[in-house]
Amino acid sequence: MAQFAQIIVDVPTLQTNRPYDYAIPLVWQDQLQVGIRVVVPFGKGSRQVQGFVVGTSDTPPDYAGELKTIAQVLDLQPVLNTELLALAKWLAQWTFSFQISCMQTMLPSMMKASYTKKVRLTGAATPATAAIFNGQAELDFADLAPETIKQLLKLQRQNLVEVDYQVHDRAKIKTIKAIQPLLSVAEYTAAAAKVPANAKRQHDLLAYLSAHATTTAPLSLPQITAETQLTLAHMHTGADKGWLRIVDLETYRDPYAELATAPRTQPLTLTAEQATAVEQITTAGQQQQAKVFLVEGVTGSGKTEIYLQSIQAAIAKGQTALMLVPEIGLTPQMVTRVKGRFGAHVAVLHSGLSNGERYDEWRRIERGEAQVVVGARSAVFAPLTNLGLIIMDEEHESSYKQDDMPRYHARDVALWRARYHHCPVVLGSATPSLESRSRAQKGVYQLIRLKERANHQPLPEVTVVDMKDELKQTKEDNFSSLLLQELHKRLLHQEQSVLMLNRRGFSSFVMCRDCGFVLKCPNCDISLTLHMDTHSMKCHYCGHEEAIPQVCANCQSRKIRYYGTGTQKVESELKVLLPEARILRMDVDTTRRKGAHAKILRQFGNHQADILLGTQMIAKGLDFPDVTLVGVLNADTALGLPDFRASERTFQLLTQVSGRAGRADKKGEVIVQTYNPEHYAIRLARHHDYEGFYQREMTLRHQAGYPPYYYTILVTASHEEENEAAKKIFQLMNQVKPALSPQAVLLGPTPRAIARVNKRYYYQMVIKYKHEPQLEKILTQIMQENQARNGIQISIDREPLSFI
DNA sequence: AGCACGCCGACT
DNA sequence: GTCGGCGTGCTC
Repeated sequence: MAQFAQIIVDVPTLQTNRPYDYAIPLVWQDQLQVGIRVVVPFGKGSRQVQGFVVGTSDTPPDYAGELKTIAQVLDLQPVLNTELLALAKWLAQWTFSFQISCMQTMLPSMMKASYTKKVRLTGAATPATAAIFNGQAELDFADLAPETIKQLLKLQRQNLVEVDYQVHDRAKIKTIKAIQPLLSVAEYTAAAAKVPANAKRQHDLLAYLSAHATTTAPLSLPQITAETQLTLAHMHTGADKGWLRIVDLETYRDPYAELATAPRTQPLTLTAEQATAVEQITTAGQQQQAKVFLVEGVTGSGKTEIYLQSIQAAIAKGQTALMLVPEIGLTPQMVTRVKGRFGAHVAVLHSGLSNGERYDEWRRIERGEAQVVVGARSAVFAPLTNLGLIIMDEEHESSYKQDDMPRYHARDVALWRARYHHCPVVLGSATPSLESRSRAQKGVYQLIRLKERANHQPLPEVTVVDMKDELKQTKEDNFSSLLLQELHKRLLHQEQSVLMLNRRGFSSFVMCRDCGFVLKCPNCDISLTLHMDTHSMKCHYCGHEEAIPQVCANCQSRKIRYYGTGTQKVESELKVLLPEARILRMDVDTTRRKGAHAKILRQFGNHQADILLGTQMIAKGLDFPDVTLVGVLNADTALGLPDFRASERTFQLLTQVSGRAGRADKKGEVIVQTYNPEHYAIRLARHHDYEGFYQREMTLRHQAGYPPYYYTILVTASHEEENEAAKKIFQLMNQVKPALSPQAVLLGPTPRAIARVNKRYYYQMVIKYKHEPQLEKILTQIMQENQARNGIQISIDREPLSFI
């Protein structure tokens, strides 16, 4: 019988990044399990904090002080199983973050505690307290001015007021009202005889109860109301008379309810290539091998069908499957496809769900009611047991890496879980990341190349237009004559077009034509972006917003002009050039509202528009049969960025967007406008030549010493004072350098490209290495020693996706 | 994170 | 003298 528990507390600092010992209250001694959430007193004031039980024991721990006792138990069943607890521990070490942060990212956000700090009077009010409390019994610290807090702390020392911490579990199970008939048919008939004839509703109720008297399961009230117009009020009457009992029935918020009952789709006939792929994957599953497959296949080569049939095989063995999709690729089309095949066995997790919906999907998985999980990055932590297969579609996508604590890559987590479960992993992409492709080269992963398209359609023709020439002929900077001509043709034939504006490394800003002054963010080292929809200037880093200036702040000139290109500007240009075209715009501004993304896609799918104009987000995962033209307005804006992955990103984007053209029986055409037609990323994308790009890019990465030839770690120090941040990063460099072998390379320290964000200055250094046994230890130690003190913040990012 | 302890300057 | 500034260390 366990009397003591080891608990990880919700205090995200490195000094508390270890289990603390607590006594288990007597009533819980034989029930408290590892993985359960609790509330414990912690620290000097014994404030209440949430914690996770990570161990129990019946021998007193080796702790000299006096043990505190667990205050509350929040769960009846563990919310983290032994696998996920072990994963949290590993992930914290791997990403140099805290175990508690890892545990919290694994769970739906509703299960993270919220805290309130309240003040109350201890006895009779004094003049001083009366002024502050103003008749209220208690006050919330969050609503109080710093001045008032100061006074209250003074009063606390005189024991006139007390401070109280409260933990709130936000996880709420949704219930609906239901009724349970209590009597037999004969008894209901007898009861009806006593009810006055004019009490019509009561007779209706008795008739209903009588008809359902033999039902044992509770009857859902919303359903009864829909059928009979009997409401909760009538049920209360019935309950008072002892006819029925009202119960709360646990239910799920299911955003895809209508899909669960949709007719199932049947597996498609596989091509020889697809069949071999499925065969290899399922064999690895059968043999319980944690083998990693890299499926490299162009758009339309039928990767999704390979995924679905491999999942099918895993389910047939009684196992579960996890399918990861980039956030942006988790379109209603994809969900429909998976739900269509596996119906109610599928749970979906993505950021578009409300917190409640996400919590409910999570509970369905946790209870084993869903065997297939489809979801974005954090779905990699789905509490599936007996996992038989993990799929990661579009494995090169940058959204798989989380950019705040814990800075994990879903691929690393997927590989860890596969090793734990001895199950295969399938990484799929038309343009694999160089990291994965080179591992396949070395035989670490098994490469499966799909060379033909499942529909035997040729890949679309890609035409590259040199905008340098174009600019000499016309004054339009966004549309070449070829693109306009082709758009026109599509309008005549009633076919659809997709236009992509590459926004990476690009923004609209406001500049004074007289003095060249550019309006910048007061908090960050970056120019403000013009937003015509809100008529304001916004900072994309900290969210600062201000009015569009009429007069130059520097020279008072009125000659202020807009520069740069946004989707809004392109849209208005297009309206002038092609007045008859119906245009749908899709970008961060038009898709901010929940469901807006899906709505725009649905409208376009229903032919409510001729042209879909958007940013990167239109490049991925969409499948519209009547799109025969794809135009890329500016292919190369990202190439100018000082980022070693710029070429890779450009190649991936162009390849992906090209795949949007001509997917059904119609031939597709792609027009790419660029100022760098000779650049290899654009040249090779034009020929759909991933392998050629891979060879070329690997040579360059080798010469420059970049991943995948080196591992990289980015260390950043920030402070409100620029020289404090700089001082710290140099100190860290001196600490790291002696531990490194001569083979390792240290880049920097340098100020970050955008050196100031949110009133803080950032300095960074990059460590490039192949094999450094000491490095892990030194970096962990650096994190230990440099807790957020003196306003310095340190962050360590393993394998950052970008150095800028 | 939040709290106590402890050491310094400037105030009733 | 003491109030309160913040640098340092600890929380089972």
